[in-house]
Amino acid sequence: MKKQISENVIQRLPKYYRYLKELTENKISRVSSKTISEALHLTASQVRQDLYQFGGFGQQGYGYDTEYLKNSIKEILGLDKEHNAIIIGGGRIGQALANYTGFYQENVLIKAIFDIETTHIKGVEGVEVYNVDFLDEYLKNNKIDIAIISVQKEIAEKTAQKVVDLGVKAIWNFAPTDLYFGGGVVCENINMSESLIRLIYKSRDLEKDD
Amino acid sequence: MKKQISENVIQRLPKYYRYLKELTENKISRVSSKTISEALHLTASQVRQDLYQFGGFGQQGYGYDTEYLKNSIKEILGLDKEHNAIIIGGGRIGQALANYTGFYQENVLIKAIFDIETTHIKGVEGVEVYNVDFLDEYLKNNKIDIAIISVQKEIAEKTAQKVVDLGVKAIWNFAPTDLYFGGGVVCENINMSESLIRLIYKSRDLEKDD
DNA sequence: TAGATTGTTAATCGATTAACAATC
DNA sequence: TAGATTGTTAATCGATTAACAATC
Repeated sequence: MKKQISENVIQRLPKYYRYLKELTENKISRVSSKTISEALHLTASQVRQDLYQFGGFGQQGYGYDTEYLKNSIKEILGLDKEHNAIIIGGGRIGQALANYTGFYQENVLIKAIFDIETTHIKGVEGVEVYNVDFLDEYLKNNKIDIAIISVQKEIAEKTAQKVVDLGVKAIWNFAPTDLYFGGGVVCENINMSESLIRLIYKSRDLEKDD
Repeated sequence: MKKQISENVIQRLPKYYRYLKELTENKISRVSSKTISEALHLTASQVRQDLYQFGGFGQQGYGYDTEYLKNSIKEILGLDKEHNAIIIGGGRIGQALANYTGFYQENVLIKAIFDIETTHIKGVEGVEVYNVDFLDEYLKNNKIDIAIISVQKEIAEKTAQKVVDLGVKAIWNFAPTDLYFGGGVVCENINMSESLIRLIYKSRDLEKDD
């Protein structure tokens, strides 16, 4: 059993990946932990410590080869494999996600979008539109890795539990309520409302302290 | 100068608030740190420690009065005051945000949405639609607390810097690149792409460890 | 070789957890 | 009063930072 990677490191991993992608796109072939740390507002120690947990991908006296480090992190993250996703909830957020083409970059394919009412959902290239009644059958016949929950708050938990019961192992939740799963099911909550509240708190804090 | 509140505590504050709102809506007038901790997947010690940092709002032997605690946290967060916001970028995300009525709950009013091309933006009740050319003038004549950045990645930083230069102190960033500001300007990044990558990493991790 | 910069261990710092007196 | 549960201090744990030998 390998060492557990802390939540803080997991938080930073995609940032390294994003930055490395930027560097390789700009044909920069070499980078130091110091440069990385400055770009991401971390410390150089932290960067080296983080990468060291996965084995260390640099060379003493030289730094890191951007292409090699990028590909190593890509593999660590699991982005080298394709992942199939469906969206449940065809409201504004659900449709925005269905339309966003950027997920393709991470090898994530949005296969279908489900709602109780499908007529209002504008067709999107390559994304099938189904009534949510068809969800059970769909999940039995298709290998889906990720379910994106963009239904209203009240039915978010029930909806997520349903897809989990049908075998989905990863939940990406956009409903304004946090979901928790155990037993081999992972979940990421994008809670915009909480983020907005934190922003207000921090800005309020400034007013008082300055 | 009062004690600095750690990022971890700030992360949890909105969750307390959300849960307390739920309790008061359900007419539950009393709650213990143990019950709170179980609902939010924390420890009771942590809950008490967190609340203690702001002074402690409970009673020994009794617990916390939900209404009183909710209102106390609301005030700590700054949600008792109105905040005016504008959206820059009228793409799918920008429009989804403009249409979302839930922000009103946190006393945040979306006043206007700006884009380089306004004809495609569907009118939303109470949200004015402007060409981005009008941004300077608008910000000079209106007190705006929060700028919501939902433009494409490439121009996110420039756009944010512009509104900061025009006096906005809080940035809520939805572009898939992290923004950092100093000097009394706060920022919250909602980076969906990073969240998705973390989800994939965690689900991948399961496959390997089990 | 001299300079740079990592890998890796050790020291420090801060957050979480534990404990219990206070008190409702 | 007895039981419950907070406020608050102390102990523990884990994450960050510092340091430097290894080595390119």
